Amino acid sequence: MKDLDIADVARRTGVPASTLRYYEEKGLIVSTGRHGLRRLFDPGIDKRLALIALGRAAGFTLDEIAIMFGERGEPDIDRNKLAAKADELDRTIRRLESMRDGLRHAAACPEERHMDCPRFQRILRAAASGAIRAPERQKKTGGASRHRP
Amino acid sequence: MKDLDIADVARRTGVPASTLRYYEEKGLIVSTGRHGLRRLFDPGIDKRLALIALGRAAGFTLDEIAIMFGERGEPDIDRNKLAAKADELDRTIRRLESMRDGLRHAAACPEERHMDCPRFQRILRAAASGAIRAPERQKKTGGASRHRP
DNA sequence: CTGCCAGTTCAAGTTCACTTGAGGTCAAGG
DNA sequence: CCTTGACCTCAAGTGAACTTGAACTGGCAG
Repeated sequence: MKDLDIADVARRTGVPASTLRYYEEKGLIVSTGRHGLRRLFDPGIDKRLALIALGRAAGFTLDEIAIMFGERGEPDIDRNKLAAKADELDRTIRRLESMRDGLRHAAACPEERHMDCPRFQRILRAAASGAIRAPERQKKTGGASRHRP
Repeated sequence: MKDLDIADVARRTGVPASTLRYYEEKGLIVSTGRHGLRRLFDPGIDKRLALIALGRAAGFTLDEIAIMFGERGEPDIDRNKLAAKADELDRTIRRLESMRDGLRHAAACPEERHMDCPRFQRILRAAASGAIRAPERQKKTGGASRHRP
């Protein structure tokens, strides 16, 4: 397949052109060349963008993703760090499961105010136990719209 | 139990005083009163902060959390929206599981550059499929330190 | 050849979630 | 009574991840 124009990539993936340029600048993706000024991308860019989205969803910063999945993979990526990330992810998953259950119940529960439902409270209390320390910033899984400026 | 000073709450929960003031300003928490200038908090504040942390971990913005779990819970919270969030969370969880497995493998795999390992690639490809749209911003579960300014 | 316009660069702006700093207050200890 | 220092307010700053705007370029349809 022919290389893709930035607009093609944007259309296919839903990632805005501005973001693609930004990602290239950050070293997260590479353009295969230029046609005049215009960047050209390998059709495989889709996979790479999916991987980046996944990394973001898992809570990694763009810099971390660039290091972990970089074409220019830093010589030696610390295996302990990866294992630690995996463990962290595991804890996150468990809490998200509780959160999901809590939301699921809240959606089905007839109680007027969710906080008045003892079941909801119990689920969330369980989910929250040991989860106090506020998240260390950024992320969002999105998927369904939301407050775009 | 007596009401808590902001420093007590900070010490017990690990949430900085500045953040507690910020959360109060945003309407996420309430202080029960003042002693002179100083805020006093109900000991139950811990649960509430845990809930907020949990919400953040699930990818909600502070504003969303304020609406969902507000003492001043908006009259009717859209149940469909909650169910949708739960489903979204479910999809996220599945992908994070793959991501976790990928990382776990990468940590154990002898390949020099992770992207050169076909197993790692396969796992991530599976995880990433259908995950393209970039997250809609913010979040991080944290737990292990990281780039605090 | 000409002009259009998608694409380009670069700097600056935006949002979210906080943090920091300057300057002020007041309950408690000496 | 006076000092001390933890807590207060309010404004401004920070960092991550983008977005926007102004000014420019160059392939291609006419």
